[in-house]
Amino acid sequence: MRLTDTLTGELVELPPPKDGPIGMYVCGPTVYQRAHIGNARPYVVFSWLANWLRYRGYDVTYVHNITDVNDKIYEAAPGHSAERARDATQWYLDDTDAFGLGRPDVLPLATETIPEIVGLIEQLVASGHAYESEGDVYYRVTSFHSYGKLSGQRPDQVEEQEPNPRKEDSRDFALWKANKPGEDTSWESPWGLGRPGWHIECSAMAAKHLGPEFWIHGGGMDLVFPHHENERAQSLAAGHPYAKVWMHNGLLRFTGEKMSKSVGNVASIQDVIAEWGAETALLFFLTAHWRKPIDFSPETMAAAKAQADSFRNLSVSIKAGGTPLNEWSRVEEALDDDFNTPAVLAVLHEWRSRGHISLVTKGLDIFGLGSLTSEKPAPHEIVELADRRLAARAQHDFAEADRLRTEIEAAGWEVRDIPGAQHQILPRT
RNA sequence: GGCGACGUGGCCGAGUGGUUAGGCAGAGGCCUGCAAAGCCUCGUACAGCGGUUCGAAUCCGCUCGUCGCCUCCA
Repeated sequence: MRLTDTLTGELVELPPPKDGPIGMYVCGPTVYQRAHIGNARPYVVFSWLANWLRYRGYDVTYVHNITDVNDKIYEAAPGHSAERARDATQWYLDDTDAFGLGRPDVLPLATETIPEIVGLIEQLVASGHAYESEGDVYYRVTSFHSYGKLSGQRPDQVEEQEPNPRKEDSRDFALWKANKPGEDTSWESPWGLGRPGWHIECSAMAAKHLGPEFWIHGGGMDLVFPHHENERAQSLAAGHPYAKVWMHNGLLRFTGEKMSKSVGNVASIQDVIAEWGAETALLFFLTAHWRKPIDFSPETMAAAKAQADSFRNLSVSIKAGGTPLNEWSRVEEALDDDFNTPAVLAVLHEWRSRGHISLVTKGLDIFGLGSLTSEKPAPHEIVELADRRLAARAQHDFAEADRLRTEIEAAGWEVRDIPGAQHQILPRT
């Protein structure tokens, strides 16, 4: 199993399963509003990856954090940020549950990790990697020799936009922030009342649930700098070897519609699943390699739906389909090679056209799409209409047959004729 | 300005030196009472310019373009 690592830019080979468990830490959303479809990409991709690693025999612990204390939450819900965070966390769980991929093993909240966060900051202060200043605590960037290595940023090029006199150096970043007016959540600390900075939350949560060293750290490409760069600086300075592989998924781009994040009218996960269904949404993510950007638009979603339909139709198509040997290894090879889902999709289409339904189903199952090829029995009244249509056809009463077909379609079902005066009934999509 | 990702046939999208990727859309045909589904046939692409090589979409350089990040957006 090989995966592209952001730090080195190269493929890293995972050890065999017998060598120990695989810890995966993936950055989840800041919960302040309904999550948009772009937020779903890391959830989906890393859920698939965890699933695949388990299939391959690995003992996986998948940790997916929820950032529930943050400026954005204070801004979104002045005076009742905790309540908003609680609500938005539930929205996120509801929305991602709808994909049917299950939940990560651990979904830690920043607000439930305060003691560990404070402890980690104390350790950094004690070792000279951080310093207190008027109730804030800042990380001393110059104290960490390989700052910038993950993102390729040169420390001398990182500049602050607004000067902050409490910092020793403009590149330093906050580990702890003193409570400010208008912030309705705060915790006691050795530096007074305040709340954690964003980056330290993840360093603490990862260590708490996976230990000081683990295999995979994932998240969106937009988090490489500063978030992950800073996490790395904090954790390594604290003596944690931290992640061995950094995986960053490509961003989802909103195109073809008048949507932009700044305007705030981007499609939510909820909207997309309501409009297109979870299966089409999953197939959409499957079409692009996880590292590449992907465009979200009516056109690309329609194309994904067409592909999903082609797999659905396999369940009712009549094929010979032999019993191929060693075909499954093609899926294994594609996924073991940097988790190449588009390559798998090509293999699945090939099997589909050859009628290898059990192989296709087995492949789709990895991605939570096994339902595409499963039969959905029609209700009795629909079956009865379809049988009457069959009888009408047999008597060449085509007007009646067409009328019944229209009636069946109006009820949300579709009849397809197959040789031998038979038919099959499936839901319309 | 700095750093990073990317640029493949109408569209989406694999492919890290030499073999047909695959899908969607479209055209023609078969099947069908008519459809639907399915099946058959049809596309020789790799931003541009140089270079390396017997040979490059694939390696190197430059140019152009798109996108992301640059202190709290997955």
